[in-house]
Amino acid sequence: MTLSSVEDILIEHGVKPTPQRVVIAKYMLETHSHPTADEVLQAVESKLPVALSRATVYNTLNTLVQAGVIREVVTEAERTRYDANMTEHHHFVDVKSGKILDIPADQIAHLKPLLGNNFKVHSYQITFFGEVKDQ
Amino acid sequence: MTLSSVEDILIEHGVKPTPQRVVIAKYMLETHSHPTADEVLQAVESKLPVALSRATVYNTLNTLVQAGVIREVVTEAERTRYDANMTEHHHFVDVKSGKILDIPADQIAHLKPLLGNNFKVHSYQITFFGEVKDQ
DNA sequence: CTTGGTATTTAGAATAAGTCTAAACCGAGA
DNA sequence: TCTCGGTTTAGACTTATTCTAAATACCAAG
Repeated sequence: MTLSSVEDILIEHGVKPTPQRVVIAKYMLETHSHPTADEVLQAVESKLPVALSRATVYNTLNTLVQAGVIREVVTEAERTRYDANMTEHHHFVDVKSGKILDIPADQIAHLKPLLGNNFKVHSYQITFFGEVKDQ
Repeated sequence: MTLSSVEDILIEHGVKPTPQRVVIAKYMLETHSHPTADEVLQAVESKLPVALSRATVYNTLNTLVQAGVIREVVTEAERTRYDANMTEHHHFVDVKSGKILDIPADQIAHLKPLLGNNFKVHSYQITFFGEVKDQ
């Protein structure tokens, strides 16, 4: 993927292609891992002639998320919440109210009729025991 | 729910029922919200004759999770990861390796055959737009 | 009862991801 | 060239959670 094609992608998404944004976006579009902001910083800082600030990495990643170029993946808890409901169920967070809704696991196939708009399916937590098979 | 029945539950799960643990477990088993550790502290500290430390709340909640009395619900990011894959898909985290596996959304119904043991279905992220309907 | 040992609780320090701030910088137009 | 808005920067700040080391409570054996 060339630098200028990454620039084109940024422009298409309404993001001004600064050198910092271009190298970060290029890295994000090429990698198939799910890097943290710090991992992005490590991977990308050598690609720039100037020092790259941690704040710029966060700013840029947030900009790219807002522009729809990349997506956030929540993997660990900042604010862990706890739940005494031990049945298999999903958690859905209303983007507007923050309210958490429990959905029994067997309803996963019938989700959309339960929901209106502006609703983010946030967390699907069931614990299986075992290992990933090779694909 | 009586204090002594909460004690019984703790004992059944192999947890020594200290006063702090009993009031925290009682609150967790009675509430249907998804409180944070701080919210638990606020709700529970007046129920004890002595001061309740924040560390004790965290210790106790972790103890209850380990014992299988309650479960963690991840709602916000501590370590946000980013992903350029914008197709609808799920994220599964291998508990052992930490490796994240993408699963296309249409495979949700056929999950278990893909997985072995020791595998935690961690995050299911699809954005719908709309609002929660009253239930 | 004592004593001793282990588990628990405590206050406060430490950690770490992410945001904020204020100054410096840059590039496009007048 | 000058100016202005947007961008980047270093470092301070915030906040959830964990760590630490001391104090306390509890139980078992003498």
